[in-house]
Amino acid sequence: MSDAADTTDKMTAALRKAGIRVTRQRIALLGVLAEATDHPDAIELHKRAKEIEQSVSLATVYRTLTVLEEGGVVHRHAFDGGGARFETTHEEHHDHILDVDTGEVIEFQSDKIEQLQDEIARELGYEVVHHRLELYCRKKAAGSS
Amino acid sequence: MSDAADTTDKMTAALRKAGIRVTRQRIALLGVLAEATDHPDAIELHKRAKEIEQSVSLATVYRTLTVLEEGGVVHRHAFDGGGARFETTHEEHHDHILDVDTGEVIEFQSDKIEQLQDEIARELGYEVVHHRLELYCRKKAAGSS
DNA sequence: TTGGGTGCAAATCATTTGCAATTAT
DNA sequence: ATAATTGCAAATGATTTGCACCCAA
Repeated sequence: MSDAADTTDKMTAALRKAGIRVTRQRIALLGVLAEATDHPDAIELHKRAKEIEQSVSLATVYRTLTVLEEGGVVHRHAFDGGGARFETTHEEHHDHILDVDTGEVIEFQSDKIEQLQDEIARELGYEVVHHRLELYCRKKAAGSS
Repeated sequence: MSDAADTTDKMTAALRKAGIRVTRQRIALLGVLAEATDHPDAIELHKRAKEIEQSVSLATVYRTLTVLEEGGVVHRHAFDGGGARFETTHEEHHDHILDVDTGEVIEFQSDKIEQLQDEIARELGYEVVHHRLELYCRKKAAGSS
């Protein structure tokens, strides 16, 4: 199991990966990002980071998120409504289901869909640089057909 | 072929469908929307509408787009970067390819992908209310494999 | 006539940026 | 030492809204 020291090491590694200085504010934000499983927006990340390091400003949260994104450490999502939401980059690529009632985010992955996307683009003379697939869903009623 | 009178009739019909009054400004905006094939944003629609009816304000463009959307007359898209872009609602549902170099929008449709989306959602206990699929693409070089 | 619609300017919201002070290296 | 980073406040950019006047039904 990883203790506080290990975690800080990871943060530091991620920051060095992004080629930027290790500051108190950035450590706090990275800690929050690492723990988050709910794709929070900048305001929420700021709120959580301040609990760890009171001196973090919202401007720094935005600035850091931008460099972390450029460094491939986090992914930025622009779901319907509200501002951008973030998640740490992990293993495999995935798309998202958004519960329209609760706002909850579920990740999923479909090789078949990815293949079909490439096929469609190819037939039209294009190649896919990146894509965006979001399913806005509602939980099925227990007894519904 | 449809003449000016026919076109105005269509506009009026669309406005009545949305349950709102027929004004000079709305006729102008609808005319612009009907002619557009490039998914313009509000600023661009405003610019074009002013050429027909100088008195249209940007605020009215936004207000009208909102009611037209609620009335099912237009669709609003939030592609990456910049503001919302609009298109008149037409026949079949479709998704979009966006040329990352030119900003051009190409429409496509894939029953297979739609089916897969429904399957995936169902397996997770959800049903798709609506979705969003955008392929950000680049034109394939002529001689590339 | 009269309530919906309009232009204008001011207000929001999310995000960015200028600048002087701070701090990691 | 010194260039990167920060907080703060002001600036942006897209979109919305309050309000007094206007016009479609």
